[in-house]
Amino acid sequence: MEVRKGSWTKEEDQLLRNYIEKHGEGRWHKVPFQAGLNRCRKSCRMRWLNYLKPNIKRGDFAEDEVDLMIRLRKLLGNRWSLIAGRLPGRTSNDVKNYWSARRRRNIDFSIMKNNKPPEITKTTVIRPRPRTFTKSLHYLSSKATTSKPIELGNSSSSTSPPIENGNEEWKTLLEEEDVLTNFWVEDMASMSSIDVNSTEQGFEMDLWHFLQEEARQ
DNA sequence: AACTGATCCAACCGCCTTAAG
DNA sequence: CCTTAAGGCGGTTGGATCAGT
Repeated sequence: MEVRKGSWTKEEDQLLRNYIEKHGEGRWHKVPFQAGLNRCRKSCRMRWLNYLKPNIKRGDFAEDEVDLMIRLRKLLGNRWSLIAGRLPGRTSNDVKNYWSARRRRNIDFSIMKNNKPPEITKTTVIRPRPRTFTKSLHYLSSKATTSKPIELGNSSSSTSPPIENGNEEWKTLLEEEDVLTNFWVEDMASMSSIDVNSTEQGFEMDLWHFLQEEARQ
């Protein structure tokens, strides 16, 4: 039997909501069957995370949210889920949609912020990194620096960023965005000698550890 | 009122990573 | 090791809505 596609009905939303309230998030492969939904697991997960989850914020982005988004985007590249993780109530889909909408309209954020024409510069994207490291990770196999999992945005680990203060912590860190970005790019360039975009070539310091190192100095 | 182009945003798709067998 | 299933992510699509003519 074909799974349903397209917009969700109120009934489907309610079924999913009921299921999550009863069983909690996760085990998405079981959700469609157990909730009585004729949807694929991904569709259920997407619907919950982007629409039904209780703390989701709707409406326009506030100025400080946009500001933070710009800084995080500059620092992290298109890591929408990470960026959204620092914007309470916003989903990665929201952030992604917001950003691409602005890009389509060809509005440069520097104009919004500074009333200056955009500078044409080469964008250096810091490549995505896995959220956790394992020994089997191919690019660590030759030069492992840590055997502990590193988790971005998880306060449970002693090596993870303190996120009790949420955005404030990051805002403070990002005050130094230019310094950080320049340092980071230079550091990456020196590590890989040519291609700063290549994760394979040993970019091993994650955001938090990098910031920790910075803080110590 | 009717048409059209622009914009928004929910949803889909394909790919990657990880864990388990 | 290899395979497979599941979770998760970013890019893209397309229908709905809005704004201008």
